[in-house]
Amino acid sequence: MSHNIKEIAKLAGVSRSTASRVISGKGYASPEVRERVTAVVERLQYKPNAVARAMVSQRTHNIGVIVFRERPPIVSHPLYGKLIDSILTAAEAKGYSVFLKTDQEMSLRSTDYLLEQRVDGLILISRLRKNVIDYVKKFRIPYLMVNGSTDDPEVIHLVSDDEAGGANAATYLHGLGHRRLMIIAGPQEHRSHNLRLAGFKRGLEEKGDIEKLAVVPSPESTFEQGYRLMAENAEAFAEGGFTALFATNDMLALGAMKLLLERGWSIPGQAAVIGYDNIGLSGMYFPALTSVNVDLDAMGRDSVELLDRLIRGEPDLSKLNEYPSEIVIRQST
Amino acid sequence: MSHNIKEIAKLAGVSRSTASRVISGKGYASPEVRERVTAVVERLQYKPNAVARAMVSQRTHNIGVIVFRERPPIVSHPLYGKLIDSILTAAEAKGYSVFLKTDQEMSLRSTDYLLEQRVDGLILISRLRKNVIDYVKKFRIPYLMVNGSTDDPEVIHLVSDDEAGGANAATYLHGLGHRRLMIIAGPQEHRSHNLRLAGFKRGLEEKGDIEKLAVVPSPESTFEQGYRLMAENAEAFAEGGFTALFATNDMLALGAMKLLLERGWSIPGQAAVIGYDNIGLSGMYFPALTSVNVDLDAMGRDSVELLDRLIRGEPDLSKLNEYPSEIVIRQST
DNA sequence: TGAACGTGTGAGATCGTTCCCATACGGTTC
DNA sequence: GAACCGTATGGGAACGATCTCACACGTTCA
Repeated sequence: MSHNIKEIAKLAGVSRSTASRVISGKGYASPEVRERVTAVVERLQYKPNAVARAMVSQRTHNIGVIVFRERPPIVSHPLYGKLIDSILTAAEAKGYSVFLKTDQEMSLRSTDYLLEQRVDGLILISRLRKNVIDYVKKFRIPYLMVNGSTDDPEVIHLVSDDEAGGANAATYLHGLGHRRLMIIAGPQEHRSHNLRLAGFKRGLEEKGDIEKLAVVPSPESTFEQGYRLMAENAEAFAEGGFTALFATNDMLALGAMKLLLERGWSIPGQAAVIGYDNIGLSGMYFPALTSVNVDLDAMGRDSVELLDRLIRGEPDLSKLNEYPSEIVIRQST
Repeated sequence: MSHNIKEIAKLAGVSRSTASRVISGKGYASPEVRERVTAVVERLQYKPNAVARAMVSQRTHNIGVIVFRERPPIVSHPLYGKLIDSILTAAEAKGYSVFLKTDQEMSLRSTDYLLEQRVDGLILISRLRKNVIDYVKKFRIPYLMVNGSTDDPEVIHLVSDDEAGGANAATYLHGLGHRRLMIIAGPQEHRSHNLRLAGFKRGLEEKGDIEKLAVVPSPESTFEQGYRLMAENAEAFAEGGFTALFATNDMLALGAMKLLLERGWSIPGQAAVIGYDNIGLSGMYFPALTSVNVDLDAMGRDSVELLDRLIRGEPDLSKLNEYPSEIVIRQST
């Protein structure tokens, strides 16, 4: 059962104040008293009540993580899962416990919950509407955004350098000799898909000798959508003499690749494929997918680091934190 | 900033008690007063302090979820990610917030943290040592175990019916005409791998006309391990005239399958492959992997449901909750 | 007329800690 | 021997809510 410090104090024959001093480790206490108190603590397996502590210290040492996404998978999404793994590890190391929430309706409910819990800070993941940011701002709670987009220069956010990554992919494919390329471009209202496409185009334009470029827009960024779109465009791909395919994320790339494989195409022989995100799955596929890596480990780690600084009131934190995107070359190119 | 109920009361011209009655919605309050108070609450965007509430009510409405695993991926593991997604959704619906913790050292630290937070209950995921269970027991906190093993009949736990699933897989392969089979068997100290193997063997024995059966033990249950073991046993597989491969989880199966594909084997033509877990990846692979499904959605949902009942003090909850394992037939068989 | 009841409100204690302050004691220092 | 120090301890208020109880009013009914 749960004891309280009063019982501990009584059994150790001291006052609450003294017991508190021993247990929290600050303030005077003689060796004998210290010993007596710790013995009782040990014997009763006493756990100090963090709720009461938070009450007086006005700090909970908890942070909230909210993932905004329309549909599951949420935590089981390969990208967010990895990010959350990294956040949890970093939070643990800094002494924070994490409330994890998902929000499918882009509502303020999860946020409200966490505000009521008086978390010390908030990490907002993925795309979220402006109203959420405005709302959070009002409460003057430390917060930051990971993998989302905003035009608000005040908001601390962490993103991968998608434009450069897209350009890298283009340069790489061009270097392999590809001059006829098709792009499957995920939802353009998403910052990352938008920039990856723009970067890829820029990379190609800088080369100048591209023979053919087709952009297939995709309203979603799922495996199924990649598969479907490739099915619809397989003939055009063959007839147009395309030799390479870039998709703005791995799911789309894998879906497209699976269709090509089912139709008997050899990859990378007849078509090279490159994706983006470098999700775990990509390395396991056959052929393993070449992909632009996003450093989710660093992003997770740094988001906790930055939030902690914010909580501790450090000034002048960098608002925009971009992470380099490097190509991981595998079997599909 | 954060206001408190005293300020609200003052601004509304009532006492704390009355404000509390209006805000929490229980107890008498005249329409005018009710109106005045809610207006102030609205204007100041007042959020009741859950910490203080927990203090007096002795209930936090928080639950703790701990995933015990030696190594990452943890949340990003396809199995646990899905389970956690399901738990989060169910918890939200029941008004619980979730503390998510991972524990790589099979230690008591995460547990201690959550006990200090005075969570209402605990969901323990994956394999955990006996000492953890014994420890948790001492604190008389509602808890249950998902996807772990225990010989303690007192512990409420939720698992998939791995023995039956293994047998199903065997029956299914036998039905397709396979008489020479190889098994890649993951760590036998894991309940699930152990039972899947046992079930599979039983399934075959019941048929009686098996010509050849080889069991390749695997110390780990990773993709890389499956790949490596298949590399070591590819010749034996060919020479032995094996026609089917069963692995005790999808990761092993996919690793093995990838090696076979790289060596030019046709699947399912020359070798049928079947895995276990039905992780998202399996359906996306080419050829898509036939796999025994584990109903993680139901397990997540029910774990919250059961924990909630436990918290509310309902008696006579079923200790052992087994979930049926059904085969999802795809391209690899 | 007054007892009983329904409605509405506020004062005070309480939950489990921490922290400020008062106090006490033995030893230096002037 | 008075003043001061460092060490050691305990009393009481505070954190922000809820909850029990007391009380005050107006209505109804015997």
